[in-house]
Amino acid sequence: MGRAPCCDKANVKKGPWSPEEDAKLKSYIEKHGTGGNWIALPQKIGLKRCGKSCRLRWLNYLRPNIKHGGFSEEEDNLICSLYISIGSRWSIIAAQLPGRTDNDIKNYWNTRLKKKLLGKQRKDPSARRGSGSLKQELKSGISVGKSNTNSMDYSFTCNNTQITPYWPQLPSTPMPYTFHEAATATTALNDHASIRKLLIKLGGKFSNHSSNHLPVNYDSTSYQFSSEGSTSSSSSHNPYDPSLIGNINPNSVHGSQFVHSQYNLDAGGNSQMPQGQGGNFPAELGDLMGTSNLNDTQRLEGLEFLLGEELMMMMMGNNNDGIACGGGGFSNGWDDMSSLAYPPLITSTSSCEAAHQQGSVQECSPVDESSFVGPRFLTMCGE
DNA sequence: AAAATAGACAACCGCGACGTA
DNA sequence: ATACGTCGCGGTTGTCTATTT
Repeated sequence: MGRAPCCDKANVKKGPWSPEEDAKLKSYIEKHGTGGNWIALPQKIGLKRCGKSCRLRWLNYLRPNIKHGGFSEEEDNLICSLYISIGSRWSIIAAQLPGRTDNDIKNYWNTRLKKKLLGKQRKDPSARRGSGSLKQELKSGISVGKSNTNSMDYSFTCNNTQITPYWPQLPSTPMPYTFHEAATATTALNDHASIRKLLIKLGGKFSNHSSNHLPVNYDSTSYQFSSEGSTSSSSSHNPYDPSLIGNINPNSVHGSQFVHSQYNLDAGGNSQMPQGQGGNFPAELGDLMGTSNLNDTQRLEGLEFLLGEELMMMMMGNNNDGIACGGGGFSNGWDDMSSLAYPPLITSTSSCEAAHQQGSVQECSPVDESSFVGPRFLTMCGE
């Protein structure tokens, strides 16, 4: 026996919303609110729409302060970072981007960022669609895998080589891995596991090893992120600026959907992701790193989007400038490098509580998966 | 100029989680 | 404890439009 339909499908209009419908819905909600019941709402205002459809229309389009299109590079970076961290939890990702909806971000990812990540768009920079935001991006100087000058300067210098990480001013934390090790490791990128391991070590969050430092902690009492040993007190350019997420409604986040918020890999770099949670290792990254018909260069080209072209060139042994950045010479820059792929924090209940008890925020390392909580931690930590 | 193709975005659908009686 | 209604999420599909052939 199937599930009962939420509305009478036969008498419900589908498809694009008319301006009249929009106006009806908007004016009603602005005056009366949703009444806590989306199913009953369309009948109240005489709309032949499913309640779910009304909710979606309101949340994704009619709601005040909704931004459409024109994603900034910082937003791109944050989306990618979060996607790497937590996968396709679009609602969580959207919570970090004020004015953006999960649907918007999801579409943007599927149509744009995914291709950037895979490096396809780079080979075909002339997008077919002329009026889209891609033109805007190109116009404003944003390009895939390239340093840009129209934005804040996130670059750092290594041996006179300007490196441009993609993550702006994230809290820098000690990494249990030097760039030299990363660079050395990448010289032997002859299998998928190696690349995965590299990403793990660059990003940290792919591993469940307790030694991995989680760079940012979430203070559930204030619904804010903070950083351990952060040397960057400025939040003005920080995509993890607590103010950006101050509007997270912990009650709006389903708990169990976020339980598996780290990607676990075994010693061989094989993913041990839970199935059916939408929390699998991001498929695109899996494609990128695990597709057998791509050679290493092709795979790494795709990673340029995340790592920066210059870094990728060096990793690929294509340092045409002849500047030796290996041999440990990168260790000084690693604090900055650590921000390359660091996602925001997802922490455990127990460690979060411990942090509260100590009156300070500390590194939160999940003990095991069962104690590792996702969105639920937003409420649990504060309780 | 017309058809084909592809990108972007809006909207739908099914399912799991949650709240409540 | 459980059944039911609702909400919210993520995947997918549909539609429109720009670009290419």
